Amino acid sequence: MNAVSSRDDESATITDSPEKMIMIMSAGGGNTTTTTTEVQSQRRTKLTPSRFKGVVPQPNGRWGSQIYEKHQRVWLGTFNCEDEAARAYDVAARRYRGLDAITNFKTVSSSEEAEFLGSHSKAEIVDMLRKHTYKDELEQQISRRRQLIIINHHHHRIINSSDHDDNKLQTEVLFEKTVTPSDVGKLNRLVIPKQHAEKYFPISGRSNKNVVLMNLKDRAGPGKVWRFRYSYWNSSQSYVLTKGWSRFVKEKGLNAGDIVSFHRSVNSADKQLYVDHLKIIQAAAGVIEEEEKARVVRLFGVNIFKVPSTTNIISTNCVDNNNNNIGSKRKKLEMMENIIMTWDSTKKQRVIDVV
DNA sequence: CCGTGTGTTGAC
DNA sequence: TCAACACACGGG
Repeated sequence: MNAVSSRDDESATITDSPEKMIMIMSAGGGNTTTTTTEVQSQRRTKLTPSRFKGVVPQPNGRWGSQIYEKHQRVWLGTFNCEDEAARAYDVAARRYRGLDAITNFKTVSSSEEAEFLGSHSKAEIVDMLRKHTYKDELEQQISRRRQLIIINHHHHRIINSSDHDDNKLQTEVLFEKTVTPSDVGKLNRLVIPKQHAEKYFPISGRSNKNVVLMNLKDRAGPGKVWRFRYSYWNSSQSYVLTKGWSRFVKEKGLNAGDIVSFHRSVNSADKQLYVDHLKIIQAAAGVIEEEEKARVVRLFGVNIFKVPSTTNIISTNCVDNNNNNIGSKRKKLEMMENIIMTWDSTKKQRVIDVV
């Protein structure tokens, strides 16, 4: 009759398996005759094959998601909705087989999602899928990036604000660097990104002349001049500020993640150079305070609206075939917690991620 | 006890 | 590679 027939013998021999007993009991209540084919047909109602790739039905009406790699199945978790499971497979497929992998939905993953996938291991992605946190984490990354942009804009306003206020100091930003832990650590040096160093602080290419003394006016403090030893390290092939830098770090109280900026006077003929800095923690707090709740609410709103719409946890999208209700109460609670967590961790990671 | 997800088999 | 099927087993 079908491919299952070969297994009929087996299932017949196992007559007393508890599962079959249950099946017989439930069926026997209404029907007096309980044949093997009937048991099979009942099983078949429970296990409606999925129309989606990588999706398998579960006995309880939910849907499993799986992908194969190297002759081995990678389990991606179980889901209430068939399409939810299908999307999980899609994510895994793009991570395991590339962005152009065959998927269930055409949904062109955004460039941000592409980068997100690329920056996480397969195990991490699978973990997120199984825990149903993939969307959340993706949104978090995007949200964090937005925070960085906001801070940077704010930062530039701080730096440039005095340009408009007083005509005494007309400067332009040459470049800036978010200082690394080693920039503010015991090494007593600041690495100048090569591209900026060679563009704005060129050292004469000859071997013996790879050291120079730089005078930088303090753009924050009036009159103060910082003197740095600026050189090229052949060993690491990098441009660095050495002597004098640790004093700057100490006096300004720089921490990893803070921003150091280099400027040049616009009008004066001597093209005076300036150095400035920005404490990121304070700046971040300033953004929150300054823009008050409007900004916060809007960001919060992003999370609120985006998370539910893409996560079909709530009954809205997920009504179809299997009628099996869902413990949506608990899910909602989880989601609220997730949102709060998202916001919380955003606030903290913002600082960390600047590095 | 229930549901998950693994063991396994056989198609493609 | 992939999914159908059965059920061992681990968490609640």
